[in-house]
Amino acid sequence: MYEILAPSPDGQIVLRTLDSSGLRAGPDTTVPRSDLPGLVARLEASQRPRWVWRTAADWYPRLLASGVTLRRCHDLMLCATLLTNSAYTGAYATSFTSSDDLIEQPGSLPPAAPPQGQGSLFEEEPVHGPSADELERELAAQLRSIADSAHPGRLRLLCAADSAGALVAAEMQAAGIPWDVETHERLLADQLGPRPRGFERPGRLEDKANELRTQLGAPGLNPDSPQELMRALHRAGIEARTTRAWELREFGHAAIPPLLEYKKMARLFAANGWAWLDAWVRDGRFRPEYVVAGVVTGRWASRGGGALQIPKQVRSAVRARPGHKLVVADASQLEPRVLAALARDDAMAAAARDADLYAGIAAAGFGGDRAKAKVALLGAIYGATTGESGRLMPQLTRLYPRAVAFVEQAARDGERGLTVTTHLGRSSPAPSERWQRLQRSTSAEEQRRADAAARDRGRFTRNFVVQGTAAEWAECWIAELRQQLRRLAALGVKGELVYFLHDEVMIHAEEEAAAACADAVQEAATAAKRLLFGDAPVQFPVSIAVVDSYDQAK
DNA sequence: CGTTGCAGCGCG
DNA sequence: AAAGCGCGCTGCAACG
Repeated sequence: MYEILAPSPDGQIVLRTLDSSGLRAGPDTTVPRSDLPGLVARLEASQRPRWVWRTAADWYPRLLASGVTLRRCHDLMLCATLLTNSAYTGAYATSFTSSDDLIEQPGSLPPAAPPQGQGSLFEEEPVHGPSADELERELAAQLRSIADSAHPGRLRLLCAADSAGALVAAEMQAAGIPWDVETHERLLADQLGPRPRGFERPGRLEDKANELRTQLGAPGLNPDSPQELMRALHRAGIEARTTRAWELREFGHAAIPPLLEYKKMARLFAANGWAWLDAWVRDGRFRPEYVVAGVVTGRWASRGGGALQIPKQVRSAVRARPGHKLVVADASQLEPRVLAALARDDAMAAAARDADLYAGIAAAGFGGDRAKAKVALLGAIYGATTGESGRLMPQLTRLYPRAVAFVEQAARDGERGLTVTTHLGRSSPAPSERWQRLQRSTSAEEQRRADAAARDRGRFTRNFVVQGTAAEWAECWIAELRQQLRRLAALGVKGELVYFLHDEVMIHAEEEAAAACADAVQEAATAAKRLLFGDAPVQFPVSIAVVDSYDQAK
């Protein structure tokens, strides 16, 4: 059963009930905005509908702030995007473009933490957007598109996964990552010195800059300027081509160690220093915004505070509240396992029966050399042509012809300008006009550039099928996990999802609930595998750590 | 002056 | 140890 949520012209809100095939199942209900949370909660409890909206952002943050959580939804915008591009669907036109939603005012402030509890937040700011009729029409078009597609089951699952993702994303933003400001500030003081008053560098960072200036004989140097730094390096006889840390490491000069240390410290100061704490952590929580399917491959992106790049350096500040634990889990070697399943490469799947896939593959054909097996496999997924990983490709091809052929096919398709598609049906974007023009060009110089562009695109599509399908597995994993945590919560066993990072999740759980949450993580992984790949002989083990702070995990 | 692109580094 | 994929954020440098 579907329940459409829409603004009505008179400033109230319309609810429209449809049956499971999308037909009207009764008269509309119109309610004042202030009554919405109560009504939604009642319907959720009695009917358990699939809520239909343009985008979760219109409704769910405010429902959450009123204390209402929902089981499932159909997010028309997310589904419109994937159905429009999917190679599984036929002609399908939608006006539900996501483009206008992506235009954000530059420099906009971080969203305030949703206030808790009382009153209806719908009173303050009305919902804008399509009417119930428009939403109903769009839903019908989407359901038809799915039913008429080459893989209705897969697309239904993908729509459900992205929609569940929209719910989890809003819930995680509302919950926030528990962040211990004191620990973070102590760590900053230890490494950088006391917080500076104005805009100058902190003491230890300035000391390090001076040490560097002395070593280079460049008293006025601003080490943050790549151009100045490059000139100073050259004057000191260091013939670096770039100022990248790993290239500089090769030089034996006495200025290099302080320079590398400076870069490390400067990065901490700029990216995750006091200003970051002020901007992004409130009431002991870091609340980033998650952008479901914000990456072409279907991975999530985030906005605000660099939530998907929390450096190892500061992870000790991610700390469970008193009486709580963090349950941190990650899927082991997710992408190679996805490749084995996608390519139906049973030999590779057999090697992956091992909890350590790389060790299994090393034993099967790399003389037990785990490092070699890893480099070879990642090279196949990323499209490495040179270096060690390029040299190992023939060996990998002999061992796992099906898996290698699968990614090679994706690469060839991309080079020819075709799109490629994940297991559940997310397709890569078509090549740009510019790219296609370049491919048609005739001059020798242009041909050279065209070949290079074709190879670039081949590497992209090669990786797309694997990264994208891995993202689907991971989204099904957290969707399943979310349902299990809701069931546990109903029994008084309390843990909430607070972080998701491609192949990793974090639950903030009451101490007594941690073990049950860990089990739920494992069961959700098994369920996700079954949803995507049925009984294919591939395993997706997860490693789980129950810890007090994030740095203690793995 | 504000905007845009790039280099560099963080994460998976 | 450092090539191949996908991102976000920062400060500097160049552009209009």
